Amino acid sequence: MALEIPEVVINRLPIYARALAALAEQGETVVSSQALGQALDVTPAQIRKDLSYFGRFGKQGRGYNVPGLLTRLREILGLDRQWHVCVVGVGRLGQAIVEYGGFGPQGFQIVAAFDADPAMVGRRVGGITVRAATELDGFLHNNRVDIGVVAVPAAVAQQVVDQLVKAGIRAILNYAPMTPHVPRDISIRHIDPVIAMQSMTFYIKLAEGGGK
Amino acid sequence: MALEIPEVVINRLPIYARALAALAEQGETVVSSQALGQALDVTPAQIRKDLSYFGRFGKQGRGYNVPGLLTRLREILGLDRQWHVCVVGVGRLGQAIVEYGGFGPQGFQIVAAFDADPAMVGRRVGGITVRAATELDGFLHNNRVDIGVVAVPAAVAQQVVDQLVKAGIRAILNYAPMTPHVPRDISIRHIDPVIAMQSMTFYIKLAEGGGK
DNA sequence: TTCCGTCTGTTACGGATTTCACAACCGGAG
DNA sequence: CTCCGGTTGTGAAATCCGTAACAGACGGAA
Repeated sequence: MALEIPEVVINRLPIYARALAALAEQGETVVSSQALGQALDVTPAQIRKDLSYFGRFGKQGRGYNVPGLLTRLREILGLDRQWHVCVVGVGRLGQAIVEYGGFGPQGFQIVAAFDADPAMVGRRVGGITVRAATELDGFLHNNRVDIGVVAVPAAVAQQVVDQLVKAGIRAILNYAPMTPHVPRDISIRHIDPVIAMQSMTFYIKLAEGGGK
Repeated sequence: MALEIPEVVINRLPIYARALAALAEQGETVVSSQALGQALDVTPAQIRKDLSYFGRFGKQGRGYNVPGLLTRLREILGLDRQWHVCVVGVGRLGQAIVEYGGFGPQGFQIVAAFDADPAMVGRRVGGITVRAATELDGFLHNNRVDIGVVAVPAAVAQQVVDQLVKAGIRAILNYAPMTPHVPRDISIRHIDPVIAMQSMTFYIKLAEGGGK
């Protein structure tokens, strides 16, 4: 019904999909919003409401068909396709990303990696050959790349992001410790363990005695 | 004033602090909420409102004193202290975490790493010696550890989290691709690049033509 | 067939968060 | 000393989001 689906809802769908995949793995064929909510620490009402943005997937009195709902969620999110990812920056962090085996099985194929360091160019990392940063533009124009992963120092991250955006990339996963500026129609997500820790310390401190 | 500060506000403070640190680095001594908002893509009103939960830090007509506000934010968040972190799971991901140089300079000191694999135990990674998983409980009881980083397979993550919580840890940074259950008074943050990508694909697909 | 327990989809409500708008304030110029 | 452009802090309004509650539907039991 609604063409305006809140972003918070979209962000929860992959979590639901992952939980459903785990249930399917265990051979479960049916799950209620209550059971799913219990596993994920969200209220059943929230799950039902979120799903209702996209259609009616459940059966009253029964619950949801696990493989069926999983398939629909994967369609909605586009997880039934293969996505092409490139990694910019093949330092320690970039290498870990390229070598990480968790993307491929989920349909995210790393098709290229770039680095500005000449000593890095030409080396094979995780099965692909590192290209020169100067080849980035050309590569993006000659190959479909859906998502750019930014793993460069903060000082050059904005420049890399601009380059990716100008080349037509629509989604960016940013590992650099800064907040790059992107046009409104580009998706960006930030992976920043330090920032995550820095918000938790507030609560540790609070629990330790509130006082300063 | 308020003893009930929204969590979203707390989560934004480290971002503000980081931006202020960058400004201080450049020698800026004063910044307005407008200028800061422009750099971070948030509204000036939001910044002012967020800061107002903690006091009055600005001067009308001038803005905020950069080093002064930075110091206050770091106090509020507890970033003026040294925090002790342990890493559980020293596979590829855990190794990358232990070797990552970004935690130390921000006051997060990795004091121990644990792994269940006997082949891993005793090896030195990033300057520390990997301990056996069986030593985890003992270590946590004999040493102050503030934050636990979980980098184990999803199948055993809940078990590790439970162990950390039982030993008195108050904050967890979870890299495992699942959602562990924790008591309400424990902070937990999730680092999951796959989930992040999976919400962006929805928008890529949307932009590609809306239709399925 | 009818009844009953269960569970969805949805609407209405309430709370939380963001944005708006403006009075109060600051410091410098004249 | 007074005026003025610029900026904060903040209550009020608007928006967004989550929760509650219930009508309607389903499947099995009798």
